[in-house]
Amino acid sequence: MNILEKIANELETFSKSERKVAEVILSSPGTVIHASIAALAKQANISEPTVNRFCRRLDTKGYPDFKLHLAQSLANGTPYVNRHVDENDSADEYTSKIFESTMANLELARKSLDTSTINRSVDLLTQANKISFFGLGASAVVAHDAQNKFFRFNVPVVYFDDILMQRMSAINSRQGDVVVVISHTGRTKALVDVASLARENDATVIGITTAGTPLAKECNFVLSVDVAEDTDLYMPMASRIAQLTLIDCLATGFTLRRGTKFRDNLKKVKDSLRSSRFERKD
Amino acid sequence: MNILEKIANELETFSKSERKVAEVILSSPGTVIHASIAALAKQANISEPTVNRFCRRLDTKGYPDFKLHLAQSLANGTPYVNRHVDENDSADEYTSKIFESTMANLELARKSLDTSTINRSVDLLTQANKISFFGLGASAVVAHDAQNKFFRFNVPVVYFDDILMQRMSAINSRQGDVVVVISHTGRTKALVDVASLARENDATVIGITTAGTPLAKECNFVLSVDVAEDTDLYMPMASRIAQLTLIDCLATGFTLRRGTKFRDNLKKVKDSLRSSRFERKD
DNA sequence: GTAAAATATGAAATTAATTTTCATATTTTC
DNA sequence: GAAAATATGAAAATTAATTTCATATTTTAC
Repeated sequence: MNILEKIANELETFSKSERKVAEVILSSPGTVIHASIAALAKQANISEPTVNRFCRRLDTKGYPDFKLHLAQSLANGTPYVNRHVDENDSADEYTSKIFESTMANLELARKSLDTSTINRSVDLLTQANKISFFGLGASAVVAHDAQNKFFRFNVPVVYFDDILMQRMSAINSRQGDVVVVISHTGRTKALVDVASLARENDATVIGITTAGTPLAKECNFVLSVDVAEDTDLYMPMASRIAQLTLIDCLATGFTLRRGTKFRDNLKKVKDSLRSSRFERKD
Repeated sequence: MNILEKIANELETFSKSERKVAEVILSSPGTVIHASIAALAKQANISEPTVNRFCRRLDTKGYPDFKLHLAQSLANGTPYVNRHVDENDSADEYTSKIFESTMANLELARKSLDTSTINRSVDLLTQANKISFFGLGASAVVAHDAQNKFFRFNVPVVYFDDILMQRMSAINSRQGDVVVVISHTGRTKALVDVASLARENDATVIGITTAGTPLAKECNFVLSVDVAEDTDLYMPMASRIAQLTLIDCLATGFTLRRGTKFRDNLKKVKDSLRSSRFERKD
């Protein structure tokens, strides 16, 4: 594992002084790799041996070895950790933190995804008579996006963010229909009902939700996407980005399954939009 | 440039002894990063000062600094890159590629973002009498998401994905209103018109679009988000993810600007959703 | 071809950095 | 509240890296 993530993860297990070092390192890892143990100790207001012990605790041979690991973490393309936005952050700071957290969470989500379920879901979607995407709140946005993508495939696709429409649609579903229900928490009662109704009417229900939730239990298939909780500002952030990226995977799988001719058709859809645009000069 | 490549390139310009060091390093760089200057000198059959001079010649501060660069070169094997999906990719492969491309593009987007414009936009949004988000197609999804977020702030916010509603709304806008127009291409005629109408009616127009496009020219402020073109499957993918993350930044900036009390209020909004949910057992 | 100049190299000395040891302070447990 | 466990830092010891300077090698000029 990336040593930066490791530091972020184990932050609570550190002692008071070690945490001081950890915070200095997390706040500017790029500076630390060029600092001596004395400089780092001074910056963290602790002694040099403490820095050394900190390094060893992280399973490195000592300070120079630690710097090597740190340098590798930074080069890895993933110095991304879920850093929390702070009261007094400048636009620069919170922007960086948000982008980095999003990337860190995408990495997490990727690791947690079960690609065989993705594959199975793509199977079902390509064979569906009708595809419905249901979500509420932030997940309605994901459903909206999914409709936008699948609409291009020239398959019957609907999306509702209205709970009554969703219920009516679920009740009218039948064998061969695929209903995709999206909810990060998986605990929205109304949506769990919709999933249940759809299943009673023999539709295949795919949940994009967290594993083990009430919604997950109502679904035939569950695409679970793990992200760190979005607690910062009481708004769903990383979760919906991960869900959207999953939608991209489903849509991509769909087009690949349908073969080359089908993709020519996609190009036509895109070209048809051209007349609504200003020409590019380059 | 990668220091390993640099060594390989400059091999001819080195002196006899330096070349010996270079060859040892090139043949097993992974060992070298854990070796002392003495060990490396011995392995190359030359003296320690020669190793040191070799390091300096490569524009590093000395041997330890050189090792740092070397470690980074080695780690560099897996940066997130925009890998394209291939005809015969398995679910596992295209999932990885899509997630990695998305992360690579977020990194790109972050670098291209001008945080002072974000800051200015947050200013305008916090002072707006009314906020409107307009987009079409994939950008409608982004506008939808923005509404969802800003709605929680208890400010007058609207979102339209219907071009006629957008026009009407733009015509009815006035000084003090902020209109956010979202379009990756920045070339959708209808939206450029909307931006123009809003501006004629004294609204402040913020564009989330690519710099230099017709839409960008109609806006008072442009938040430009660079991503690699989504050419794979003729669908917007990375661009909308980057735009959504930008929305997160704006929303975060908004809440920070509004202060602590305001965030308590956000928590209440979130708590109010609780009764619509199944309780968590843990 | 050879002497002078320039360059390259390494041994030893110096300097700098890291690690260990050990005494003291702080926290936890009973 | 005392004893044990743990954490911390000052100073010493060790280790590693760098500089200095003498010597060797190569290049240049005639």
